[in-house]
Amino acid sequence: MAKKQVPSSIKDETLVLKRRNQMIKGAVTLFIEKGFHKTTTREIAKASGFSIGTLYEYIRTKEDVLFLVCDSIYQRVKARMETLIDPHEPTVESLVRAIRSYFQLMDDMQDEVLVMYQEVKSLPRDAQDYVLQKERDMVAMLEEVIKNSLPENRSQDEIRLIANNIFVQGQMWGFRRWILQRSFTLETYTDLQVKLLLEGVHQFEKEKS
Amino acid sequence: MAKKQVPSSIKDETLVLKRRNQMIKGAVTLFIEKGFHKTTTREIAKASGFSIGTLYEYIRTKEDVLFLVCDSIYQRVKARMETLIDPHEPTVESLVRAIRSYFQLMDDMQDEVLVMYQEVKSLPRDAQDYVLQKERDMVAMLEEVIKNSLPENRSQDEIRLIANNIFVQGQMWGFRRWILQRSFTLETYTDLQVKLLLEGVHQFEKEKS
Amino acid sequence: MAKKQVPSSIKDETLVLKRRNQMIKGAVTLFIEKGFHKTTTREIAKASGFSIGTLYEYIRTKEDVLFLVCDSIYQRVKARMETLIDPHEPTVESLVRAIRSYFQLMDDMQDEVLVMYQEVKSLPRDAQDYVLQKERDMVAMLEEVIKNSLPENRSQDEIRLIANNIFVQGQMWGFRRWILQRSFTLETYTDLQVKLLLEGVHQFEKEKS
Amino acid sequence: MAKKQVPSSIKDETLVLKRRNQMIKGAVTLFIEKGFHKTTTREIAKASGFSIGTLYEYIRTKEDVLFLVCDSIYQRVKARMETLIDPHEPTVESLVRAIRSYFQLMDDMQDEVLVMYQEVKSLPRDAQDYVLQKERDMVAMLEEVIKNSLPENRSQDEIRLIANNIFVQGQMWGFRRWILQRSFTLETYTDLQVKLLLEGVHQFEKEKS
DNA sequence: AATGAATGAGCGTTCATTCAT
DNA sequence: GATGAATGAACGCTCATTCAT
Repeated sequence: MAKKQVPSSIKDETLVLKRRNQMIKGAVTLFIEKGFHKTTTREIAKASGFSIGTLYEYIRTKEDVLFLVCDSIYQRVKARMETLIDPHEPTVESLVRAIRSYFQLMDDMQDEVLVMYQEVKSLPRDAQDYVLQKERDMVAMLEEVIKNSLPENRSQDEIRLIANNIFVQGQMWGFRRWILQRSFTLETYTDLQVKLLLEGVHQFEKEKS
Repeated sequence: MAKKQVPSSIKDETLVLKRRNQMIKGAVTLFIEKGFHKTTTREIAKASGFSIGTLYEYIRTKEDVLFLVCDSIYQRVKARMETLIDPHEPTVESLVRAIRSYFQLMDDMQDEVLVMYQEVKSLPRDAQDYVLQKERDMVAMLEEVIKNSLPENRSQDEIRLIANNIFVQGQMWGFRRWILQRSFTLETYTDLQVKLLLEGVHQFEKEKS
Repeated sequence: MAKKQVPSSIKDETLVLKRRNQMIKGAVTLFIEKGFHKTTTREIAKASGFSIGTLYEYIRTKEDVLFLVCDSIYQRVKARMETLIDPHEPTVESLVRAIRSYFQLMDDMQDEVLVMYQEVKSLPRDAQDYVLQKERDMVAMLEEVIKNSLPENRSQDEIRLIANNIFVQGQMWGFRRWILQRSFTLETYTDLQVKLLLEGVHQFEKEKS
Repeated sequence: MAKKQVPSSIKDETLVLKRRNQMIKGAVTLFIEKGFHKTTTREIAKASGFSIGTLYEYIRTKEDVLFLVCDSIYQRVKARMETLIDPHEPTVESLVRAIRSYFQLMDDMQDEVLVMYQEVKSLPRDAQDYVLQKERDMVAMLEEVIKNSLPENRSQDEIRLIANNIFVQGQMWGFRRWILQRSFTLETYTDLQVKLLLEGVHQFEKEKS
């Protein structure tokens, strides 16, 4: 899918980029704080450091702001995810390291991820598809790591499911924080998830016998 | 936490129950379709089969409708979860059966669970707490099943995390449907999750060695 | 002007009277507290001790309640004013006594008089006329007292103006209470007003000379 | 008491002033005609010559309009009252002249004064206090005139009461117009009030004897 | 005669968007 | 390119009034 474009009436592209970054920075805080629907365009403009009129020079609708925000979050997540893949060391250890880094990333970006989860459905259909694709891309990255790290007798489906599980477990650290972060630190959470992933729950029984 | 009450100006309590059920039924469809914020109170009234004035005889604010909807969903989920617990057979098989039933339930109530996920944050603070508690209750139910089904050398934390994993894996079948339901049926999804849960990913390697 | 009628669908006239008295009693308190417009018919019904449906058996519109209240206040005021006229003693002393009694009456009915002042304009035209006539009647009563108490060389106009002055001075004790009742008690207020009425402000100068 | 502020979201202060004047002009007519409660914000906007959206750029609530109207009336009254004080001629004649001017002013502003009398109670508490203070200020101005115009053997209380009487007599020319303006012209009303004020009603008796 | 559930016109207010300057 | 005053459709909610029971 080609990059979805948000048109602007301003010609100078570097200016567009600069203004939109201001905008995203201002908006993301507001969305985290009060959600997309309860944030007004005036507030976004103010938090971005320019007037409501200027805001509308760089976007067409309020939904564009949401899209820009979501896109920016995904881009940042994806960029960091790319660093955590280590293609030269296809061992279980490198998978574990990738999981650790990914969970750390999800911890760092808890608020952003939460916003995305709760607000994507406010995006217009095409933007939702675009965002969905981004997510698929990221899961695919995890799939790649898994495929390289585990013995080859895994089915495509199994790898996909493991990737999805890891992906969601990272996110749930953020969006179920009120439940999980009572019982775990990021470290104990990570350790235990890794252990469960590798060994399953049957292991002990077998070891016992 | 005591049951949160939504006051009504109508005295006949059975009527209140009846009308609220109409309301919930109408509202849930709308919320699924277009989200809470884009649904108007007039639409809710119409979908419920009465006038806007009548709607407001049974609630105080639009948020009350959301709360009623969320509460109703949780109640239905919880009621069905209670049936899937089998205290007489504390074996791994009974855990597996519970997971199957729970995933089936999440499949049946995909839309409702999705709505809840995306709209709880629109609830007022106290209602959010109430709903969060309900969720904790349900996770606790899963913890109970797990504790009874597995050998006793599990730590409290481990059990809690497994419960949370299962809980979220059930939900993700619904809210990641666009990704998962491309590759899996409910049955293959369940089978694979159960296998991963029980055996982990290391198993094969060990078996190989 | 004939007595304005408020129709009721109830036949039993003594019941109508009884219910309306309940209604007036309840409504007047509410009107004093929060004004006519901010009082709802439901509140009136509740304060009257019956249901909203019953309320509407005894009146046609909310304005009818206001009229009933105003009429009742005027009737009570008029009834008490009739007792303060002493036709047998046409002296200045009897005028002074009448003023004292009237000011006392206005003190007793401060709240009611205030309500009337602020809400008559919410009455329909014909009811306003009716109430205005009541007021004219009461001024006429004062005029009568004055005419009988003062030497005969007073013009009709002078008597009318004095009557109006006394009338308004009584009312202003209530509706300017936040200003007057800081500086005066009812007694000092009355004494001073009587003195000013009788002597004017020139007196002293003349006495000095 | 500091000047109560009504905030506006418009930055250009001269524009705020201009728009608010349009608003006050439009609203005062409507309030005179049908009262504050029966006037809708849309009517106010229309009468002011702008849209409902624009109206709300210059006020926060409908009550703000009422406050602006009341404040404007008081300001105009006060401004004119300041011109009628003649500090260089502390004689009875200057008091009489002040009364004449004040009654003339009350005649000119009958409708406005009537509105204020009937609607202040719809103002929020703090605005009521503010308006009450304005009234005290104006009474104080009359007190000043009286103190300077009469011999010095007047008590503070006596002066205050005379000031209040004059103040209310001016207002009653407007709010009792349906009664008074049948019998008097402004001139005959003024002459007679002045005569009563100066001489009292006893005078004649004494003169007779 | 009494009830109270139902109605819907109409209110005050908000806010995304536009466009003249 | 930037501004912010202006717009009005649309919202959540109220409440006087009706009428079946």
